[in-house]
Amino acid sequence: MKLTSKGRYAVMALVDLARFNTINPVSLRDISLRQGISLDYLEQIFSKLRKKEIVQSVRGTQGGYILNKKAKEIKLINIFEAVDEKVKTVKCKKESKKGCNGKAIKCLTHNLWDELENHINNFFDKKSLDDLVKDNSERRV
Amino acid sequence: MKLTSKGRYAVMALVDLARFNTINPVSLRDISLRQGISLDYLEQIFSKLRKKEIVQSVRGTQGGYILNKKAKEIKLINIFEAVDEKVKTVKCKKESKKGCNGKAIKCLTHNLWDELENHINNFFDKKSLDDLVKDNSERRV
DNA sequence: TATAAACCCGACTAAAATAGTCAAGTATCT
DNA sequence: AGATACTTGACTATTTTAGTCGGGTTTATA
Repeated sequence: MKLTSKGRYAVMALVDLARFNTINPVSLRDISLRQGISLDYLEQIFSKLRKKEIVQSVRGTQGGYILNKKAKEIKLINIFEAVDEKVKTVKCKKESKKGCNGKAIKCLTHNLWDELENHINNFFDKKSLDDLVKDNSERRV
Repeated sequence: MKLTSKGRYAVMALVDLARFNTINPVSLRDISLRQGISLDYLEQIFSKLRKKEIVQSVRGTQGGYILNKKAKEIKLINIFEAVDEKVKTVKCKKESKKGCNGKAIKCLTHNLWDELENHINNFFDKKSLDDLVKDNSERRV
């Protein structure tokens, strides 16, 4: 399984975006400065987010990005999927001849990983961007 | 976060061991053959499991490993911890000056990762080796 | 007591993934 | 025209992973 910086950055950037999401687009430069994430890396990340229609881009001066849906409708699972952070447990491939062939002993952990994946995806499927924004603004009262 | 082959192998090997766990120790060679995991790699893994007192070794001919506790008392979390598969989300380090200093904007995802870690650890904390062994023998009825 | 089975241990390495950087654009506002 | 900001693709250093390898030590048994 993996859950790395790219996914974290994506979430951070989107929370930032959701917060400052007025009528005006938010530039990556601003996000970069506020969140301390390299501009180049942000560009990579937002390119993916745009392709998955999580954000919309506005080109030119005063341009930037805006959310493409309401923050409530953007689930964390969508974000992770967009930046290739599939919550994947390691599956059996090479061993298909030996441990995991459906017949003999069978991969002893197959069910376990499936169960775990569901468990985690369920977590990410419930949490929306909006939840995080709220969490965050509550904390600063 | 990571959850890789090493953790999966550890679990597979221990389920195997728990199943064949009679009075006699089970050799890594047998596990290697049954599960299709390289013997050398198994040795590495069992060295760690032994240090964390999850298994006991019996040296010499006819030697091998036995469980050090009842299968019911060995939780998956113990296994993953033993082989260094901490369920770790990526924390903020470098950014401590910028995004995550407790004052300014503060790392927008800190709470999220803590919550997720708890969620996953909770899962692994409930599942015991015994649960897996049972799952597995049920399936072969 | 020799031998073989099995554990023990540390160093090494190839391959993959990660976390970026860099360069050269294009679009749009003023 | 110029500045701002998005767009794209290639490149790269570092780290992690998934092992391998070579040398041990211990102990049952013939």
